[in-house]
Amino acid sequence: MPARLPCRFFGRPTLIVARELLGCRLVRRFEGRRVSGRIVEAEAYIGEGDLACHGRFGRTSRNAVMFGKPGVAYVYFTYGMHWMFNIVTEREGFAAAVLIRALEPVEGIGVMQQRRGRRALSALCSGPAKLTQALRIDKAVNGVDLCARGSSLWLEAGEPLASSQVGRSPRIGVDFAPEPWCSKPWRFFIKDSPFVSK
DNA sequence: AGCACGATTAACT
DNA sequence: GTTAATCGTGCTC
Repeated sequence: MPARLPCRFFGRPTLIVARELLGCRLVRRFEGRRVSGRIVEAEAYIGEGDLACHGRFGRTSRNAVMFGKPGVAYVYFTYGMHWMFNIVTEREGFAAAVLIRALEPVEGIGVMQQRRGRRALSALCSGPAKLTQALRIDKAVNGVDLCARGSSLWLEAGEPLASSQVGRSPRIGVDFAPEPWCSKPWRFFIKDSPFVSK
């Protein structure tokens, strides 16, 4: 079984971490099963100066995890019904994280189909709220150390991707932020993957 | 205590 | 293309 990505992987510049997470495997264990997918889309949110980042108004009880240790899950609730999964990056005290936006389903596809109420593989994890539903990620996961032995959620290294396979674009859903923050090309995705968000 | 809003999705026309 | 769903959080009173 591949090793978990260690804390030092996440304690680096967020753009590097977001780029290198492409191709890695996000693994969830529940009810004794492995449910996992390959990361095909991720976005960087970088510090209190990034006016699209939840850290932009300083520390609150909601975003406190983002200011903490790298390699910890930051999970928040939005639109009255959706959970979003992020991984904290950089150093303690600096509010930064990578939002995981889409996965290519790999293991536990039956479980994902059941949880999503959808059959098509491309409908299971092709969006940030879809993948949390498929992997049963919610409030209970907020603050969990993804690098710790025994946690029920973690990351494993994948095949390295050539830079020609990696696309970049502005982040999705941050039109509320002023320039230049709404236009920063801080979204990374695998080109030609049918599993990126729509 | 009340209120506006959101790093979205699915189901519409 | 549009819109309803739905509620925790952070802010104001």
